Amino acid sequence: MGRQPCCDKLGVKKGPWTADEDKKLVTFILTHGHCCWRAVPKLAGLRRCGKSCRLRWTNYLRPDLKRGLLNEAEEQLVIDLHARLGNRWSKIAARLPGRTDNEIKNHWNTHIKKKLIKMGIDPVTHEPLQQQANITEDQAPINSHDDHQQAASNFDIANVGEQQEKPRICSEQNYSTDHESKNRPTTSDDDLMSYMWSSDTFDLADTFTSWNFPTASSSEGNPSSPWLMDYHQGFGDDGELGFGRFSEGDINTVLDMADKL
DNA sequence: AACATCATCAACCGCATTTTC
DNA sequence: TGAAAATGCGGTTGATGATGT
Repeated sequence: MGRQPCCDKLGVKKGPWTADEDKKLVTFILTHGHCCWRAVPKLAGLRRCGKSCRLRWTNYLRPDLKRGLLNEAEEQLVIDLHARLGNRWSKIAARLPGRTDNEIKNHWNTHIKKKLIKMGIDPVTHEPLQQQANITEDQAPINSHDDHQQAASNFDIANVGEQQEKPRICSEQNYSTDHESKNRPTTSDDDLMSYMWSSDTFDLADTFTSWNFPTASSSEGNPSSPWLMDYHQGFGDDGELGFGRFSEGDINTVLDMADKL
């Protein structure tokens, strides 16, 4: 007996989401939450797969998303984290509030990769490309977590010579002082992540005030419809997060989420 | 102006992991 | 304890707009 598909493929709509679908999904989730993604499309009146709904919500509709390109500090943080974690985009995204794994992955592939290559840095190992060329094939590192950690420990990206653009933030300074480095757990991802979360690179206030949503005047990340602009502006523009349009329960849910950050 | 190529990013697919029974 | 279901993750694709010829 084989495993059933995640959803009934028949009658399931694919492709870009319409404004109406977005509205239905947002309204449903703000009212009911998403206890079970599989059930969401049915209950929300959408002809979509639960997976698709989850993706749309996490990557585009979530109220706490930042829009627009990553700034330099964020970009540098992504580089540092990638050196340590490899292509584990969700773990990297967890460290950047308001950013999604998909967004970071796309940004890495379209911008950062090229930037690093231009700087003479291998985007996979984070080692200088010339140094890489001297490594024989059987000695060459493979793309694994351990190699990223190794690369990160061997190579301080901020000290690359002759580069066209120097990263603004030293690889280590996001995480620790020397004292902290000694205590940094390195044996497992969970340890690493809990260490990372315990540091205070950003604070909640910063996270909250960064809830800026696309507006009619912004050139990037325009929502697909006017109602979505209203929805997003409602959170970000009135100085009180615009919670008035949602129920107290919704507000509490969002505040609880923020508390957990 | 028309076409080709490139760049970007939203969305999909399939596999892995976790949860439930 | 194992199978099935649900969810999460990362790689990839395809549509679209920008840029070059």
